[in-house]
Amino acid sequence: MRKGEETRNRILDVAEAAVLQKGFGGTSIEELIVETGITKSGFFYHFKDKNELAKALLNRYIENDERIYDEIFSRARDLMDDPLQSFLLGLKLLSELVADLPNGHPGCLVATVCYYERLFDREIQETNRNAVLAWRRRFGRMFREIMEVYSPREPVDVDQLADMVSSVLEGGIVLSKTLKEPNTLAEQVLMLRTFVRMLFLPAIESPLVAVRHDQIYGTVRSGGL
Amino acid sequence: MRKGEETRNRILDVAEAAVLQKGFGGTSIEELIVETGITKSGFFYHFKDKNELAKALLNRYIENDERIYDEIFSRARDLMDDPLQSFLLGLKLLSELVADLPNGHPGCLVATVCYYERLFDREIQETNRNAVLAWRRRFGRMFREIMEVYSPREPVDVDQLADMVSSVLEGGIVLSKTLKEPNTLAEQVLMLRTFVRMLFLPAIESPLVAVRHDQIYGTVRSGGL
DNA sequence: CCCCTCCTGTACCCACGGTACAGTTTTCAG
DNA sequence: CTGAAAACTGTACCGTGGGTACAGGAGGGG
Repeated sequence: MRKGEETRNRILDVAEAAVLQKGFGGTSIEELIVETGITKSGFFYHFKDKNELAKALLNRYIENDERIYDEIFSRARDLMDDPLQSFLLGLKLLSELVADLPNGHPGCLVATVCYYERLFDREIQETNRNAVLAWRRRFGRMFREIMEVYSPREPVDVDQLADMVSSVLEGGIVLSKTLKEPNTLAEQVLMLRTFVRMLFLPAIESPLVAVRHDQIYGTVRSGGL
Repeated sequence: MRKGEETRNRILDVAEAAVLQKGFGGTSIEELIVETGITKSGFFYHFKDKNELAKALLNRYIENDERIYDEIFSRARDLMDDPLQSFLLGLKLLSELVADLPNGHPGCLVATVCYYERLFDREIQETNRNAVLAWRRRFGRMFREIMEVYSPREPVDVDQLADMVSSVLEGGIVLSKTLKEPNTLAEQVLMLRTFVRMLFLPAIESPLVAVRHDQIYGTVRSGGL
């Protein structure tokens, strides 16, 4: 029971790294069993086929992803009371986290599945879709909280704004991987942060606007983190 | 000569659609020759192996991509003299273009290659890298032109700002494909447009800032396109 | 007329996904 | 300690797909 779980996780670890580098089609079961140190029969004991492996891989990835976001943004929430400042801090922490990855971000399995979809069953595609929808809900919730305190400088749809976070992350990963520039992703997260700050905060170098903002919402910290 | 070129292009058409849906590893040469209506020998007459196919596919895709950007932004440049207004119009045109795609955006080959890299030779990876660098130069050039006339509300790095365009496009495609919501990509492009406008233009609902801006740069159209 | 481009046909090899199933070791609960 | 379930190993086999190797044929231009 315990042992089986451990082997299964080892297979998933090896598979995840391989899939993110070569895609599902480019990853052979053969190489997975060699690197994991088990036999083919052993592999098929844990996963009845490649589709099952993909399913487990994707679910594990999404769970882990959610956990990371939970940690970062709840940490930011503990440090900052204001929803906007807390979100901006969260993005800062996120950018630091991806900047500290030794070989750059390995890639996002959601994107991998997205570019491989037709070969998987509907269940996997639904899982993937729900993962993106969960991001939308998560960031949407945070933006709604922010909008209870701040009003955006320009009219924006909350869901689209929430999707912007996912877009920049997914796009940033693609750029970072393609350019082989690990810090590009972190920079993009900070650009997104600039966008969000600009959308909700008065310009830092314009006292004129700051005053106007204060008149409406009261004094808020205008400095960045 | 003429005939061969045509067959070659037909293979590339079929291959492009298949690869964007299933990835390179998930696309078999078998299915390509069936759909193209040629034999296996015929296929290998045109491409000595799958890597060669990928190379041709990627080069053609990038060329076409560049052509589309050239058209859109030169068209926008013809209609608007101001570099910022012209860029904003370009993004609007781009969002309309992707919104009009019947089945949504089919996917970006650059991203597909990015998530398959290790199985291709260095040449393809370099081609891919150069494509992203070309985007950076293209949009960077446009932002530099804008910055000769407007100064950004917040300090930003031009290259990072240029990369933001690529990020949002790549990320928007992933979201759109995964959610099976074709308009998500168009919405993300418009969100990016909001970002750029907000970065360089005074808030539309704030006459105070508009006045301040006018004092510096003279009267500009403040309404959006 | 011949040569070159653009294919078709056939035959074959190996890697990989997957199945089947018999047997063996490990683990852990009673 | 024991026995049954869990966690494997080993072997053999099949179909598909990537790729090679040629031999040969249609069709058009000089």
